[in-house]
Amino acid sequence: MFDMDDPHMTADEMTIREMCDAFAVTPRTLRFYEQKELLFPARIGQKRLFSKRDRARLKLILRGKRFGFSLEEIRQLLDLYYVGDKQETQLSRTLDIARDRLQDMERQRAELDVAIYDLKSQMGLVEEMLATVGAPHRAAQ
Amino acid sequence: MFDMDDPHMTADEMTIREMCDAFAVTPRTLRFYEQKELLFPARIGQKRLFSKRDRARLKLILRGKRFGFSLEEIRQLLDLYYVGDKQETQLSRTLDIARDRLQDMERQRAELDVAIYDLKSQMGLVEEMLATVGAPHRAAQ
DNA sequence: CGTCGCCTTTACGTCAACGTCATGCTATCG
DNA sequence: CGATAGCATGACGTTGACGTAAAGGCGACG
Repeated sequence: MFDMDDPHMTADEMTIREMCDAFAVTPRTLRFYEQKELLFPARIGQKRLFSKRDRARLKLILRGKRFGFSLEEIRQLLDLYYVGDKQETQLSRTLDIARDRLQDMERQRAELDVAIYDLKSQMGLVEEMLATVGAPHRAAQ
Repeated sequence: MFDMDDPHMTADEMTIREMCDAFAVTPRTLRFYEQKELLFPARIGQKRLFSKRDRARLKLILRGKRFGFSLEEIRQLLDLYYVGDKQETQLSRTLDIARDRLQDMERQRAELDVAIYDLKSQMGLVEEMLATVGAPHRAAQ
């Protein structure tokens, strides 16, 4: 049970390929994120092993990207999620950054509501146009 | 009244500089958007004149950008907002694209809610840490 | 032992979205 | 009339986020 004879599965570590499959990214991307100090996979020999913590970070990275944050902004934010043994000053600086990002996101949220509303009503208009233009084609029905 | 002797102000048209000031973009950006067929300023001689329609489009462009859409995606969407004399088939294709974007935006909003919630609660934890760590410094208070 | 297959590093390539620079027209001011 | 200001075009540069190709290490398998 638990397949503990699987050589690269310490029940927590994943190879680069498993990560790629799990998150739909390329190896290049993961190596790139490591180089940019967004991920810190361990090494067994020369091969990378990604821990649960790396997976949590990657999830946040991909989420951040979808909101249009740069990798650098994301890197700063990530420190908030894995605090470790930071200094107090460093910690509160991180918190400031987080507050900024939060504001970004809340502004984005508000604007998104407007945009969705606008788009919907504009689509309504076009649908109407299509209906009244298309109706004659279908004759009397 | 209405200052109609202002040479470049037909009560509706704006010069490139006025546009830049109004929307906080550079001339280069506006020329670039024109080249990419996102804007269609008229010409008086060789100078560009931006109409109210251009301004509406630019507003949508900038909004779209803030949601992480590419200029090409935005260009497709813009067709929805200024329908003109499109063919029926072309119109309904545009509508399909709009439906896709709408789904994008609604998924994005849902995810944004989660992200905001996560970030807030994480910030709460860190704030707590700072409080309990910082308290001893301020002695008994 | 050879050769897959998967991983590694190094280095150069690419694409979007502009920035920047050179050069030139044109119009208005003194 | 010369100079200055504002806009134009064209071409090359830049930055972020990877893609891609070259060359090699290493364990498994026949």
